[in-house]
Amino acid sequence: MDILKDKPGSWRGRDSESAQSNVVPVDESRVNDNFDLLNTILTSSKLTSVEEVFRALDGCSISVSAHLVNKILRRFANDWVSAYGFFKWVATTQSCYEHCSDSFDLMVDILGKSKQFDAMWGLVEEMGHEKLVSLATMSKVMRRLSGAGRWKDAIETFHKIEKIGLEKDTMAMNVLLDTLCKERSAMRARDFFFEVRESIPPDATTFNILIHGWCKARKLEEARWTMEDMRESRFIPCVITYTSLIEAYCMDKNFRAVNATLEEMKSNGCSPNVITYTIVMHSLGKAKETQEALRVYEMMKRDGCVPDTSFYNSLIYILGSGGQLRDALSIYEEMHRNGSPPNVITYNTLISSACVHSQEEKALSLLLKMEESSCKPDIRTYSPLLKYCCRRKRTQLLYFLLGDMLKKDISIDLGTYTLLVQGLCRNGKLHQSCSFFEKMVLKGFIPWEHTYEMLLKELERKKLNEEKEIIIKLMARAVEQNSSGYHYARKKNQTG
DNA sequence: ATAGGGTTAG
Repeated sequence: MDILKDKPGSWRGRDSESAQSNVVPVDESRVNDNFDLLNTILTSSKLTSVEEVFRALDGCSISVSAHLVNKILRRFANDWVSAYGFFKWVATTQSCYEHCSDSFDLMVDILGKSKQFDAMWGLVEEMGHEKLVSLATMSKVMRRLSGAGRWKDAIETFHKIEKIGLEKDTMAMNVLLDTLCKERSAMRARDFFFEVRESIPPDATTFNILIHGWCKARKLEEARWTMEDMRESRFIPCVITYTSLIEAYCMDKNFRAVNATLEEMKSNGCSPNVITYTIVMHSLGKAKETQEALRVYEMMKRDGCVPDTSFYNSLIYILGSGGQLRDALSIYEEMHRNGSPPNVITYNTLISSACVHSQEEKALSLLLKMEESSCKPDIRTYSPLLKYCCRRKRTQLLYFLLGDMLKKDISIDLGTYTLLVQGLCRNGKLHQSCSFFEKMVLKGFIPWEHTYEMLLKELERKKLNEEKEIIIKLMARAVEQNSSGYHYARKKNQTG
């Protein structure tokens, strides 16, 4: 392994590919066994410090691979204590194993996401000693700093990257601009860009990032102005540029401007693509302009633009929410035939629509189809089903589904707990409702004010005073937990 | 992560 560390001509070695080929071929079944074991240890007890994780893993004799490490890190992406404890444990106890650069990058991202910035910087420094810091690493650092509202720190980080051996070039600048825009600060991105554009030459991507940032911030005048700047700098607006603008007009439901922009791009020799059409069609569908939306579908076919899975998903959503479940299902069949296979979103959309229309058998048969086609369900697959069960008082089915979720390791989020507590409360299942309220508090979630009041009111009406007192105490406890910062309601947020 | 998808509550 050591020979890889200072590979000549490559200051950043040790990616998981070379690491794997250098050790032993990956044995899938062993990776799975070890994953299950580690997963159990790291999940079973409440681990609140890195030391506790070390103790929990003590005596655990397994050989790790980069593949396994990354799998565990991804599994515990929302639980930095377990992830970081495990990461450190591997580094200190596995004498013939060294973390590869992408494991480091993943760990940096997890720490940044949980706002553990001291630990994050410590890790980056450690990586620096081994020459493992890349632009990918620093992108994660800048993105997480921006995400925490530390825009100044993100910009400072950019100015410091030369000390780490990275270049302050166009690519690095684009990364910072994108993180600033994506974290809701197009203005800071613009100011930064004006400061550095004399020393770092922008490219077309630079302008597209800024234009997209303005569009998302609903500052269309700024977006148009930036497009002029782009032209003056001798870059030609492309399909991405126009699609950003079209999306912004869609958000305003300004379909006149959408059509004008479609014409504008075409007359500039730029054709809309499947993404452009998806955005327009979806937004018409949401505005209940179903006929207009379907016209976009026709237009796209006429233009010879090929639909993909995402496009079909939108179409299914529009048909389903318009009550045309049958048509939605025939689109689903069509997807199998022409090379855009359904994915988890396709199924979720169809199941949700079937539930809304109380087509229980259809919904359950789709769930079964997912299993058959090894498409992994997620929490969004189940929440419409659970909601349906509450609404139609299908208690047995409800518990069957909850058990099924448990088996598949799908944990219930705040939104789903809310749906259960409120749904059961509304339909007279007060004791079950209380029990889910208790579970959500014990999991560290803070119930919405609305949920709490709804439940209290109903308990009062039924004169269930004992239960009422318990709920009041639980709510106080949830609020207390929050203010002491011990537990947080976890934001759903994917690692990327 | 230079552009697109579904979802709670009211």
